[in-house]
Amino acid sequence: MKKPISYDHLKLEKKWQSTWKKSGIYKTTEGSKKPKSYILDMFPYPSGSGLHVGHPKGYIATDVLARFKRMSGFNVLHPMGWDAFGLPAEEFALKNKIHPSIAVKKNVKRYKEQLSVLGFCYDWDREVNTTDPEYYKWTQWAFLQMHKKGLTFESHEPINWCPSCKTGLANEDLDNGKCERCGSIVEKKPIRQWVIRITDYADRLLKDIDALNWPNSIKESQKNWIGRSEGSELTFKIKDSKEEISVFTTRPDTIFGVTYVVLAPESHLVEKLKPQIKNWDKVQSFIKDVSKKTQIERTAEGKEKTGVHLNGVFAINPANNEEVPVWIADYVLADYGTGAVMAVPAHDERDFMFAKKYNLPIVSVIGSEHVSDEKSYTGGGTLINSGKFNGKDSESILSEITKFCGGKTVVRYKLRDWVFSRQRYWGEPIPLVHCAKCGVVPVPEKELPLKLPNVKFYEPTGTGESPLAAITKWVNTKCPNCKGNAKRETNTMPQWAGSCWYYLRYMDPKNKKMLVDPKKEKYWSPVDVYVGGTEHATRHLIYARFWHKFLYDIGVVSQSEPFTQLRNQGLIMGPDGQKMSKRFGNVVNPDDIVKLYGADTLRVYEMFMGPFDQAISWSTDNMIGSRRFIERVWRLKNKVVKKAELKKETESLFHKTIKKVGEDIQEFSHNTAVSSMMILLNALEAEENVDKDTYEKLLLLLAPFTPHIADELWSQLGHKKSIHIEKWPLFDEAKLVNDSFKITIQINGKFRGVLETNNPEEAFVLKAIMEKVEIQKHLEGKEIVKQIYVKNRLVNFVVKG
RNA sequence: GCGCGGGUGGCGAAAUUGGUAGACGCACUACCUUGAGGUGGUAGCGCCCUUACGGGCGUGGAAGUUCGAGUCUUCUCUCGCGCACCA
Repeated sequence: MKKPISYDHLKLEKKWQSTWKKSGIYKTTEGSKKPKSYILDMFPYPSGSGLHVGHPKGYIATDVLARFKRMSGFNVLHPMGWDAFGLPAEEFALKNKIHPSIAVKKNVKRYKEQLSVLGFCYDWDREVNTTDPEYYKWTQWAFLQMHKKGLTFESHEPINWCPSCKTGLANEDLDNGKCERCGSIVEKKPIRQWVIRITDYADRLLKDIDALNWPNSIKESQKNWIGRSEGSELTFKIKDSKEEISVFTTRPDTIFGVTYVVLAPESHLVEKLKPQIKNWDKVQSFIKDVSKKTQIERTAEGKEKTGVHLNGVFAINPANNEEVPVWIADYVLADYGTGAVMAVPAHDERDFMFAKKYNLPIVSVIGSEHVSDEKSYTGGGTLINSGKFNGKDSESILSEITKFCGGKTVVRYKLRDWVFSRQRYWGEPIPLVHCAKCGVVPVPEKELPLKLPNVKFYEPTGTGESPLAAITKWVNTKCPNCKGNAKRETNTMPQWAGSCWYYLRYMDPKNKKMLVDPKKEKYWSPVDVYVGGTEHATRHLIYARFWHKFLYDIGVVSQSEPFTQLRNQGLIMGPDGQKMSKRFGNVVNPDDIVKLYGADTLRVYEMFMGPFDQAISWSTDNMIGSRRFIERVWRLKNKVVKKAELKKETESLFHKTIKKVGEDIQEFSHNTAVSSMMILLNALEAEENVDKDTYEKLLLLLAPFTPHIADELWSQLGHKKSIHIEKWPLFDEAKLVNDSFKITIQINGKFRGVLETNNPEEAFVLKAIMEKVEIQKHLEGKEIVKQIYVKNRLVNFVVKG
């Protein structure tokens, strides 16, 4: 590799980093009268393997923005911290036989070093760490507030269990039936757990999405995840029984087409119907079979649905009092809707396949022509076979039929309540106490933080009990209520808990009395720009919104949404086009790149590579262009004189560039911001001389992107103060327009030439064009049917012949 | 299956929002510079025909709207992502 010639980036960058540290220019001030700008990265999970070159992409973009905003007169909050509880840290610790608390400290140190060489302008005084008791005290506090409000409950229902991670998981932690973290196939297992009623917030989480300035894809993902559907709850009485089956349907209009009713195999109703069920043995063995299957097996067997008829049980259709058979089948989910469906095989694909398989009747109630022997019809139309509703339009009759059947209109969500307990060591202890006399009693707030006991052995047990359960000294406690003997809750919180509110802690990191001072919260909230990866679309970003809304409801925060604007960085792939990962051996370490070309070059390159939100392969070879750019800025200094007159076009270009760079930074269009600076540089290089003022402004434009070299050249020009506390340059509106125009000449839409003029009058322009020889050539012997003149821009002659 | 986002030179990509497609950068070619080099500079660089002048074609494909389409409309192919038996 070639050695840099113009400047020694290693020495220079180190020098400026320590200068900034000493002068403290990046410290955020409180009580400022300036407008605020809160620019935030999703804080990293400090894993053992350190940063690769893809991680800083988002950090660079926010750093550029933060620097730009600071120069533009904003009071900027741009902090960094660590999301350090959870499985990865614990697994790393187990593997390397060091305690997670030590491993986290080590990893944080390494991350911090790696970040520090990139020249970010974080205010490290506000650093937070979710594993710090002074931090998780407030995570626990928030949980207790939820508990108080009845937003938590203890459940023994079967949940997702990862046999390899040995813990229960939330719905959000699954990826196609597999553990999102380790890829193991998840089982259903009944274990005692704490659950948060996030579904109580489903409607608000959904409604408020529209107003957010977020990428469309993330908004759609969340909408999809929350999965609202409007429908009806209808009740089917059971013949000769006081039990009844309540079903949820979005198609009450098809009720006359019901030919059977299906319960989920897990339904508690099945047990209650036992006396009536004549084939109980068969039913029971089916239920057992299904329960043994994992979610993957249940869905992978594909669309092949299985079920068993509950012999002797009949449900009564509320619409026509018809008796229909009752089945249990694996295609009905226990935890959605009511866990039971009315089956209308004529107008539902799944019911149709099931009916075909088990020879159940298919009754068409919409149009007569739609349903065939091969296919159901799921659209709308005119009702038939539907008693007094015959002839009506199916889509406009939903609520009328619901009423007719004695049902009610309801809204259902796909979102499930948040399984909040983990049977693992490395997480926030859930601050509850179990007392034989008083039941579940919260740990008094003044006793928070409830510290995670520091122990030697913390391997997961796999029994459904947390390893904390074995620490008798910690578990055995007194009931805060009756002072009798009691036991602590031993489950810990999921990894996502700590990241639900950290952005609030940055506002007020040292507050011991409350989660956040309302005055500070009011000033800094909400986060103006939040940047991170798309992988958080339906996990962190839903949990955090929920958590925030809860805090809003109890008056802790002043806004109902935490993140006004969200931006996702695209992945940087390995040079081989695969995802950068140790597994593929294609990891590029930023430390090596900094050594080779310097942080400034890395920053420019990552911003210049392509659109911010797009995935692009890394190429160390391509970086040379960014390095050359910086070198040429350095060398341009040789042309700087006190006073010099720039060409008119160069001057105009200069003002356009100031405008564009500022706009592009805010729109995360960094690649075009960099390219416009390159264009400007090309023009300045073509000048005889460049005046000092112009050169200084160029440095100001560069400062957010290349903070080290900008400050170096700035100081070489004789400035005593850092360039980073200077004002962003202003552009002159009047200089944006050129005084001559290049007018495109087209004939029949084809480009035939250019007219350069400073007189935009139509008559003049047309005349001047007609005088051009190369144009006359094309018009000769032809009739001009029409001429279009777009002022200052284009002329098009439509000709015939 | 449903939802979202893409397809532009050898490569990463731009395109004043309907007005000269390929800016900027990488790679490549030629020449100059340097004692030497993955240095610096100048010029060239979408494809095809032409020594040249010049011309034709060209933004996944087909059609449409328009004086004019990468941009708008319809259909279609294809790639990526998210959700997925959600009744």
